[in-house]
Amino acid sequence: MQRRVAQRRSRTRDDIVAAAWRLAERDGLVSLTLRDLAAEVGMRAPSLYGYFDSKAAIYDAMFAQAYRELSAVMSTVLADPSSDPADDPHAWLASGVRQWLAFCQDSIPRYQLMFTRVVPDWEPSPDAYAASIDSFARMRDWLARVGVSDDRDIDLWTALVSGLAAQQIANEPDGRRWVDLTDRAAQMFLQEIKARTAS
Amino acid sequence: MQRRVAQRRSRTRDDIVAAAWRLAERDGLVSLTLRDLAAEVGMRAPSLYGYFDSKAAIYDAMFAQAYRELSAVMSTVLADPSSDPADDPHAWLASGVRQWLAFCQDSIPRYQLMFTRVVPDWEPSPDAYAASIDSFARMRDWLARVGVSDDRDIDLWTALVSGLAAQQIANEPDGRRWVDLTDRAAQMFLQEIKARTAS
DNA sequence: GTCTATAGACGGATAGAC
DNA sequence: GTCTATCCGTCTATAGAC
Repeated sequence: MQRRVAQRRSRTRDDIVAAAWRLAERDGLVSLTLRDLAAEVGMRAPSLYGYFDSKAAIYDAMFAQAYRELSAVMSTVLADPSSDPADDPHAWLASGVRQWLAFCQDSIPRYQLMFTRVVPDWEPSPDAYAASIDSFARMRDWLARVGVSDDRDIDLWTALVSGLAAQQIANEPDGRRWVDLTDRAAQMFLQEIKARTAS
Repeated sequence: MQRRVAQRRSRTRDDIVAAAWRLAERDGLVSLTLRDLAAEVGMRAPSLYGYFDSKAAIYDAMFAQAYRELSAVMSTVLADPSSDPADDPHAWLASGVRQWLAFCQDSIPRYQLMFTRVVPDWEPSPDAYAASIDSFARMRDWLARVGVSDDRDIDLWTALVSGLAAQQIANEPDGRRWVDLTDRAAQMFLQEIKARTAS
């Protein structure tokens, strides 16, 4: 019996988080309020406290879920059988970047919550933060497949791809102007690494 | 006599904007309130309306001032006699980037106001926006000095350098981890451009 | 030109009835 | 578990006295 209660409670929590994403999409991540959120799931604001301790806890749940989604995307990228990193590193890299950029563009509020600090007075709890560590580790694995494992190289890489995403989303959220530079960016990066190890 | 009045009014406006920067530095850009700001200049909140029409107008003034400061920095970069772009394009580029990154790191609130959208429900007025256009034009001039004038090339460049700044400020606001990649980034970019025009 | 007083709105969170 | 009622705080902006 306890089981049943816990399950329903967990489902309602999921419903609330899903509703929160809908509202974030509609009104903006920062404009999310407990009153609106409660109305979206057919409740009144105080009832939400039966499922979350605070508004920050809701952002935490959204943050953790977002990183689990990213980890899932990265799993498929890592397991992609149509591309062999050893055979064509450039195609491997570019394909992964394109999927990551698509993930970012797919939801601006999600992008903001994961990668920027737009929510005032909130930062992920240690618990929620752990999910992001995992996805970062997957990115390292993915880069290692093309022989990139040096910390400085990875820093250069993160600057490059996060710059592409930031520019694309800031200037042209639904466009492809920076996304279409993915091939050039990947090639440029690999050339630099190659030239480096050669010398 | 009218002149005197206008001058003092203009000075008080400047004082208010300077106080706003101090508070943004102390409490965060988003936490700026009219009460705090008025107190910082020895007034009460309503008195500010004698100098600015709204809080948004104050952000506008800060925004425009920030871009004027950046334009000033870029002027000195462009006029630097110790570096000749034709002679050593890489040194020219890297030096400029380092100065731009130093400008960004010098004030995080200023960086946020200029390059991110952290302030809810505010965007620069067309008037304030004009100042940012000017500084973008200067960046184009500066890149043109090393033969980079194609729009796609410039997009790749902005992604690269804005990524460096974003990563540095997000992960290590006072550090140099990404700043120290400036040389590599500039070299990498120039190599890519060269390889491109060669083929 | 600056003040006091306050309008008017919105927000997170809590108490306690049912 | 959900509700109503409400606390308590925040903020921008305006009205009107001095």
